[in-house]
Amino acid sequence: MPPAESTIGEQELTLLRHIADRDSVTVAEAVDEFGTSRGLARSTVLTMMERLRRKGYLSRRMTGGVFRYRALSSSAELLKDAVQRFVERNLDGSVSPFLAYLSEAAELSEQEKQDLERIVARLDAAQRKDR
Amino acid sequence: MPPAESTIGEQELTLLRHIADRDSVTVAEAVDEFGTSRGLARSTVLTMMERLRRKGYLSRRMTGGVFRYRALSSSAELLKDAVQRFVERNLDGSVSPFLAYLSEAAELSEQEKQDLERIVARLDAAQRKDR
DNA sequence: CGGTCTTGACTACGCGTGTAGGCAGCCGTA
DNA sequence: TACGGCTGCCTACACGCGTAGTCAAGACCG
Repeated sequence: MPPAESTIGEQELTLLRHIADRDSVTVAEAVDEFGTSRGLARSTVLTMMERLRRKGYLSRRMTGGVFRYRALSSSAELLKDAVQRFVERNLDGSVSPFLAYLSEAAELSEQEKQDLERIVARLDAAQRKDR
Repeated sequence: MPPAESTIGEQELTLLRHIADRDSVTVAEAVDEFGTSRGLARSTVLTMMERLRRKGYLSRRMTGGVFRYRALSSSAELLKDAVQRFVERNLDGSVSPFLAYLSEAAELSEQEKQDLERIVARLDAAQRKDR
């Protein structure tokens, strides 16, 4: 996890993931592709990007008179970290509540079901090896 | 989910769960059992409890000259809701990142592993019935 | 050359949350 | 009865985040 353990808001994370999903963007691009559809002013997007940069989630490079911003982590990694923070902070490190959610409320896609089965299978294997 | 969909902060949730875990508490008890160990002033705990009450998470009843507060949802339910909110707001409803976390970073207890297996088993059963 | 557009920086404001101080009433005890 | 303690309420403040206006400087175009 490259960025230091700063906090990050929901909207910030969404924007950061948007950027992480596309390698590098200018503010103008982010506004067009992210801000406009959400009714955000240009300055809002700019402010968020600057904050993300100060928090260490984004880097930027001047290219042709304009800054291009780049995320330092992948979208998947960001999400995993967000989940981890959530589990540690809100669930005391226990994933039981998440399992409760999975079994009661979540609707899993085919892909997710398969992932889940793979996880369980790997767990079984590890267990057998352990003892 | 009894309480209306108000927001809730981390510390608030922690306190709320503490209360939910013990049926009913007075402010003094909450201070002793929750606030003191965290270095919180009495007024801080009181404020939080009042906010939780206004948000609909707590009720209270005057008993012997003192209010006793009671959570309207169980701790497990609160956590499940928190997970749901988190998934919806941060993960666009997809639990894949959670699965990634599960498989890469989480350490599961025996109980949790069993829960997980049960979920998968139930998923399989449902699938067979579906088609 | 002057106007317009774009870009980046600065400033600002409201709200939620974490945290707390201070005050007023009640109650028991000296 | 006077005082200390407990209780509840009101007020307050800082900080983070979501949101945005504005301004200055450069680029571009007519």
